[in-house]
Amino acid sequence: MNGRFPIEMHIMTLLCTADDYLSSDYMAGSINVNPVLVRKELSNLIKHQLITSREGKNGGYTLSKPATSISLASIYQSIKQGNVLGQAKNQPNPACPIGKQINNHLKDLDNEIEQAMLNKLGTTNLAEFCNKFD
Amino acid sequence: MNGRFPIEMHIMTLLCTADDYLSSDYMAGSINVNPVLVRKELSNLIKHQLITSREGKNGGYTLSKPATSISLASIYQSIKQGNVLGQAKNQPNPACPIGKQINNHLKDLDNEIEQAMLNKLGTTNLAEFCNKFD
DNA sequence: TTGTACTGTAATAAAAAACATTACAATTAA
DNA sequence: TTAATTGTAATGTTTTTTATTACAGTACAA
Repeated sequence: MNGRFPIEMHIMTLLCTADDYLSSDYMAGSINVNPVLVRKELSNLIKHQLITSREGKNGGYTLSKPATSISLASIYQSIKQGNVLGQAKNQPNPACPIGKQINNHLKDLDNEIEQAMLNKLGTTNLAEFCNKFD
Repeated sequence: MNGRFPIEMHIMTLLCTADDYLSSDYMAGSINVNPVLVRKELSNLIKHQLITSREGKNGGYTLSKPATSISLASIYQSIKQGNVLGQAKNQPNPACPIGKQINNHLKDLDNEIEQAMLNKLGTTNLAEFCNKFD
């Protein structure tokens, strides 16, 4: 796993608690990662319509809708890639009866588990998450 | 995520369907990864008491208990490391009120989600998983 | 109309993680 | 006593992740 979800959650929390547009450099300073990496996540969040941006001087980013209608599942969905339970690089041996079928069965299992995660993430929205902060 | 869970599931499935000890080289051939990597996972499974080994000629590996009493959650537990939802390398800025607290809140969230995954994985045992194979 | 503060993105480099390979000691059956 | 095997350390290669540099485009404001 990489740090994309924590970074996106950090971005969304900052935007949720801010009362004006925030710049990528400001957010990078709070998260403490490279500003370009933050801007890549911001691009991704825009693509998924969770935030909007304003270019030029005094530009920045803001939530595209009320925090109460942004579920943590939708944030997770925006970064999800591959299998939650991991995936091996190599194809199992197709000459082996187990090897031939296991990827399908593991994929089914992965889908089930991912659904359970999403269900749980879907029970909390961004506003509720931000309320945990003093 | 890495390929450890798929590899361990593959190992456990092979051992579940075999009626004698299997060697690490045979299993590596079915999984199609380096034998040393397989032996590392086998070591780990032994450490977690899910399998046992026999050294020397005609040695190999076998399940340490009936497949019906090995839950997929216990296999997952043996490889789990860090956060399911990922973790950033850098510490957030402690001078920022959000940065100061976010790791704790993300950790709580991660624990909740991991528990949901484990609950779901706990509903299936190895024998049931292996029954899916023709 | 020009400077400044931003977004947006491409290209490249560095660091870290994952995986492969080689090597060999220890064990045990035949 | 030979051959097949586990167990593990050390090292190398490849892939992924993160950081850095660079710069074009946009918009505000003096």
